[in-house]
Amino acid sequence: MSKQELPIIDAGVDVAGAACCAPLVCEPLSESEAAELAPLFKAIADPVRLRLLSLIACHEGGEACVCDLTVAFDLTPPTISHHLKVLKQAGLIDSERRGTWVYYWINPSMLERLAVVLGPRVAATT
Amino acid sequence: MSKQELPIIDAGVDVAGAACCAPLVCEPLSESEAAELAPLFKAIADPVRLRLLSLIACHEGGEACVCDLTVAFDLTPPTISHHLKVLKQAGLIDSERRGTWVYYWINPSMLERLAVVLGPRVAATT
DNA sequence: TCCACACATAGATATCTGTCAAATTAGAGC
DNA sequence: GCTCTAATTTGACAGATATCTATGTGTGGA
Repeated sequence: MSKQELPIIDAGVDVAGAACCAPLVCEPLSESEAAELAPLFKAIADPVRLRLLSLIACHEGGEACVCDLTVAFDLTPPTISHHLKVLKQAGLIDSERRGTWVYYWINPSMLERLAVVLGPRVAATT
Repeated sequence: MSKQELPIIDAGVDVAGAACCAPLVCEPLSESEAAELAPLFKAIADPVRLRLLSLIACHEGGEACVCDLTVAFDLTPPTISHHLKVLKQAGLIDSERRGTWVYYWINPSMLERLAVVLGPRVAATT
């Protein structure tokens, strides 16, 4: 399951780590960058998966077992399982079996990567 | 076409404008928040639309006419038109006809909103 | 060994989505 | 008015996706 090593998209961030602007807005996304980012956005472009991601991230200890998640939805366990698989294949979450239960936790770097593409600066203008 | 006034999702940003963390990671997304965000992410969850957004944002003057965009893809005008419509209905871009041509520009606040949900802080840890 | 429980996979199905060709609308210039 | 060009709308269709039921796979306890 090493989905980790996607070539990080540089764009729009200088050496100091200070961002000039959202890469998306800085210079046109290449075809390959777009092809690589789209599946990530697609993975979170679903209300159930957005909530799953959020539930997992906010759960005590930064991880949650499937049973914790299933009860939060009006969906059957296989459906939840399906959505978790989609998130995992995108690299947004990871999992491990511990005894009877399977635990999931998020991969923050992937989330951050998406955030940076859209706009790396803090919402300071409010 | 007033798609503007979606109730901004507060979450995770204190009064000073400094963000404590990504709302998604701060506290569980409500069902309605998720239902509202998912279509936005869905709109950008396509390689063509990602590039369209980027091309528009980066184009001189911050706007581009459809003819500028169409030539950048191996797709027919109706297909480009379809994708632009999806982006516009999501509120991510707006448009105006000026003479023969139709110009599109992005709505930065919508992009920022998505960025904030995923992670409001700058990618400082690199 | 056997059963109960947690979760995943497989298969089926209805719906959504991306694409194109054809037809339509809207301006500009003659 | 007529015609050319720009862009959108419509209709059709193949492929993807979300969901369910039924079945399979691990794990722990009696």
